[in-house]
Amino acid sequence: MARATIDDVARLAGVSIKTVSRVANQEPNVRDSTRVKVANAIATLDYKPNQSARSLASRQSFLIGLLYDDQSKYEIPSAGYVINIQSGVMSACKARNYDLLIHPCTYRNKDISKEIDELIRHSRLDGLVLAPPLSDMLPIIDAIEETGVPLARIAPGSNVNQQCVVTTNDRSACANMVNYLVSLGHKRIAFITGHPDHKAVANRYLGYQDGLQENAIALDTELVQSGDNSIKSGEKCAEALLAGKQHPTAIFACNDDMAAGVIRVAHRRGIRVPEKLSVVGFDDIPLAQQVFPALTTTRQPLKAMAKKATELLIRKLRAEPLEAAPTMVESSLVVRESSGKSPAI
Amino acid sequence: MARATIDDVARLAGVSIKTVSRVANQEPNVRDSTRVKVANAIATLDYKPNQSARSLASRQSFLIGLLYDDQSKYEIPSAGYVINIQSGVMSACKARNYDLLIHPCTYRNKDISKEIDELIRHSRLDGLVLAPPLSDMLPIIDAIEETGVPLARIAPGSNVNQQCVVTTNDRSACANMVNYLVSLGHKRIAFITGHPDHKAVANRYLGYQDGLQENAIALDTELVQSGDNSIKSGEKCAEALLAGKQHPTAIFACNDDMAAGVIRVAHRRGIRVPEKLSVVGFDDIPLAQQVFPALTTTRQPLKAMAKKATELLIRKLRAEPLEAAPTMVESSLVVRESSGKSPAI
DNA sequence: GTGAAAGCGCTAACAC
DNA sequence: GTGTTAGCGCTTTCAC
Repeated sequence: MARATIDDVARLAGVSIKTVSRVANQEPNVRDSTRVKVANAIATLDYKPNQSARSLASRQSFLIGLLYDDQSKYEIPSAGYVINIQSGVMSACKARNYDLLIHPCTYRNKDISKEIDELIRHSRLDGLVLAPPLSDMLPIIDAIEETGVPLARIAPGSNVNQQCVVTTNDRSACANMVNYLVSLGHKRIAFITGHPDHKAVANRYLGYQDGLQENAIALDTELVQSGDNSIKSGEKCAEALLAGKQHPTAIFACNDDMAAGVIRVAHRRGIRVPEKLSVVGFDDIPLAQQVFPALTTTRQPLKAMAKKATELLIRKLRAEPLEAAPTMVESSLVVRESSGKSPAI
Repeated sequence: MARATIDDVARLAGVSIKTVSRVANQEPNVRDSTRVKVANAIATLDYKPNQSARSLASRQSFLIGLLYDDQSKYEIPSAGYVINIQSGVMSACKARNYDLLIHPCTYRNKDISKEIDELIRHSRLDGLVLAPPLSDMLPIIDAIEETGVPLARIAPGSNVNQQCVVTTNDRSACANMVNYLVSLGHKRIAFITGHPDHKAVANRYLGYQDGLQENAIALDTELVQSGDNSIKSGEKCAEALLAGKQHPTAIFACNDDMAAGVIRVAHRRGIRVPEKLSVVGFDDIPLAQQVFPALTTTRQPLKAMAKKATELLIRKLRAEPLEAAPTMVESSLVVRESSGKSPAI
């Protein structure tokens, strides 16, 4: 059976197609009795507007793009991170009848600006959501703004004073994690920093320093190692930190993947976690509960942030009023098995 | 600057819009010199066809949907599995200029057929790719076929004799895994079965039995536990298998998530892997390399399967010739750290 | 409040 | 080989 069109509905309801259009799009200026008549006809015919025709006439696609870093090519498999973001963006899209187009990309490409331009023009996106670490990268943001397509950003570490930006309290949450470790008696608390391109994780290092300061512990740069967010780099940093005799009693990795790497090394070296070494991460990706012992971490409400960012974007697309200030969603401590009292030294 | 339309190109090239259309769509019946003239005009104006207009006129959307089980709601976080499939489908879509719409859903919903129907009609999909375990479920397959939208299925466990189906050698790969374990001296090899709705994993149990038989080992049902593919269930089954004095020397979980659960339990009980217990999984999701010790497993080429299935689907959409027989992509053993010689008993 | 007319930018069908 | 003519099914504009 051929799909019903707006003409069929108009004929059945005894009105013009314009009136059907008004009802279908919930526009004002329709008498209630008319609205009901049309709604009935729509239901009877099981009418669904043809999106292509709608798009052509209204110059909107009702498509939103989600751009994120394609880590799979680099064997940095943080799939849980991506899935969470997708899920948040998707739920906001569904609520407003937009469809979601995902677009993994590698920001390391020289041609990334061109790629984004082609994406937007080919897929006729109405708006774009940017996941970390892309949400921080000026060349990418500029390329998008040049096309004129509205943009929302999830958890950028900087350039935050804009509309359609959702952030979290990375810094204070990390200070809080240090407080927690100190409360367990730890004094020698090591830190593993993240990938330099990922600005948000830079804030985490500041938070670590805040925490030390609050507890009057001097920053010991010997206890700070530079990772790149991957498990492998977590292992490398852990090897360095655990090589000496007097190793730290706690290691705070600024994401969960690296913390998982630390745990692998602890196992390999026969260092019991948490009895001899506390290990904590950040993000609370699924992996945090899959390793043994399960990771104490800070839960970053990625899904909620992604959803909120997408909602803001859609409001912008619809020219609905928008709060000017950036939105914040709180991260909070999750204690599991990998942290415990500091061993006597 | 307003985007160039087909009329602009036609004017600049001095031809009719139909000729431009022919060139843009790589249709035959255009003289080479004309083709070049038009191609130049397209390049000069940076012309990109308006997809909405194309869709409306040709009654195609150039959109492909990917349907998979939304595990996140059930805290069965097998994100790596989903990402792999997305990635394969996406690469096939890109190669043929289709866009991908992802659609997580929960097959446990009573209204799943209606949901699928609405999805197809709302998002005007040209075709649909079904990931496991949905690729096995008759009510879902029927609902899609009723809409008339072409369908491709990834790794179904049954009803395989159709076009647009890509499978792997689950069964023989599992027999092979048993052979490998036997070659290490293992005799008491336990097995953890998967979720009953997931047909493909049922084949894995058959393969396990094949492997035992090939090695003249009797099936001991005490060594077989029923899981549901989740880490938690892997833990539960492992507790049961490792409770007794005379526990098995190897545990073969029919997916990696459950194998990760087994490893967690082994750690908790102080059973050294692989010295005292070999643990092996199936799938080779990213998690396999993230746990300690890294999992010996069978690599299921999910991404390749997803890509192949999508290619078949697109060929069907384009009415291009299609091999009749189902396609097979081989799975193969990956030895890592979690398997070793059987301990002396 | 409602409707008539005019496109949106393409492709399909057919003529030349 | 190439062009002409009609739409595809909506929204927009503006008249009433």
